[in-house]
Amino acid sequence: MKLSGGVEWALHCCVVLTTATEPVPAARLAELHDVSGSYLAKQLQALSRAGLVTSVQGNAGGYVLTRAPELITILDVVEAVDGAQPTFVCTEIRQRGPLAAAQEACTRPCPIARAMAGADAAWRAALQATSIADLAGGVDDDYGPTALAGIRTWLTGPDEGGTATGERG
Amino acid sequence: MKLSGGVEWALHCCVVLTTATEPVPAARLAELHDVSGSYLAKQLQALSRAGLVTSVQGNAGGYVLTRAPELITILDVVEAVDGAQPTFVCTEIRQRGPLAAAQEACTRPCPIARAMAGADAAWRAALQATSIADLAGGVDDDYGPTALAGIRTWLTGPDEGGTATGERG
DNA sequence: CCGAACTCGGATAACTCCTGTCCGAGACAG
DNA sequence: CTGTCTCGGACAGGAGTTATCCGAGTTCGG
Repeated sequence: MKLSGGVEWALHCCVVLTTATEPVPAARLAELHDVSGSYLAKQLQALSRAGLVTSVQGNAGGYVLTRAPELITILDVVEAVDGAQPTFVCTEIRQRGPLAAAQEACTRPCPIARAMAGADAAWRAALQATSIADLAGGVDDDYGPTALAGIRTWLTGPDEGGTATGERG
Repeated sequence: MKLSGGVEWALHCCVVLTTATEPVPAARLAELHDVSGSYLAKQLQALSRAGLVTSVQGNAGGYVLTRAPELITILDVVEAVDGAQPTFVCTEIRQRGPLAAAQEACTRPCPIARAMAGADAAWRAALQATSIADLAGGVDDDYGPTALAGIRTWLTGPDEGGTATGERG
């Protein structure tokens, strides 16, 4: 029951993208987070397929949020990256074995499936209650507006460093 | 983000065990649910390690619930089988990269981790709100008391069928 | 008291999914 | 029109889960 690791990267990228008005390449986001650019690209592709970000190709290309940050919930990102399948899938074992329940009596999910579905709904409701804008606001509350402003500046800073940056790989 | 499949089996087994007063072997539970006995044994071992059931060896051995069904929650079973690790693990990528946050400012989890932890807590709270006794009661509500009574009868029925049962595997 | 059957428990393979990487197609800028 | 940069999908490696088996321990019957 562990969430895919790429979800964290995707969420951070979405928060970062709130500060940017121009497209941001995947490589730049990977450098900012110090993670594998090749793998991060996969997560961004998932976001693109889900319609959360728009991909712009070409020289000044990259990714841009398609909607206002207040209209993108954490649930959207989670489902885009990790898939929208429910946490619990009932295999209807009550209809199997020597004492299988009659199929006519199985129009409703079994109590176990109902309880698990309720918990799943609670989880998703909590994820849907928080938007990317809320996350960005939380960063401002914790670190002050200078943090996101610095990221915005760094994103626009085009070719700073070059070989002088501390590449340790 | 899919829950381990054995969780469903374990939950059904716990509900079945509420009807039994004597130890029930894993093979009997597997036959009742028409699932792999070898694999079901692993889930029951997990329940045993978590202290939810007691294992009795020997000729009339098997598994018995250690506590009253009202005192065993779905969360207990889920954590016993699937592990108690949280759904989201923050890798602290905010402390990485060229704009890494100062470590002194990272005493609190980042907003993303906070939101995910809140959703995780909501999920676990929902799972903890339902007990095995509630599930058994739900079965009674849906199918009437004859269902669980029939299971109890079948469990006590020692060697019914033999080769005459419809074994299709 | 001894033997046998039955039970759980852990150690052992096969498989699926996630993690990580690469190269090609397409598009904007010059 | 060419070049460079970008995304997009196709390709290996590894961890975790799924499924299975056999051995250690215990109780019942003779």
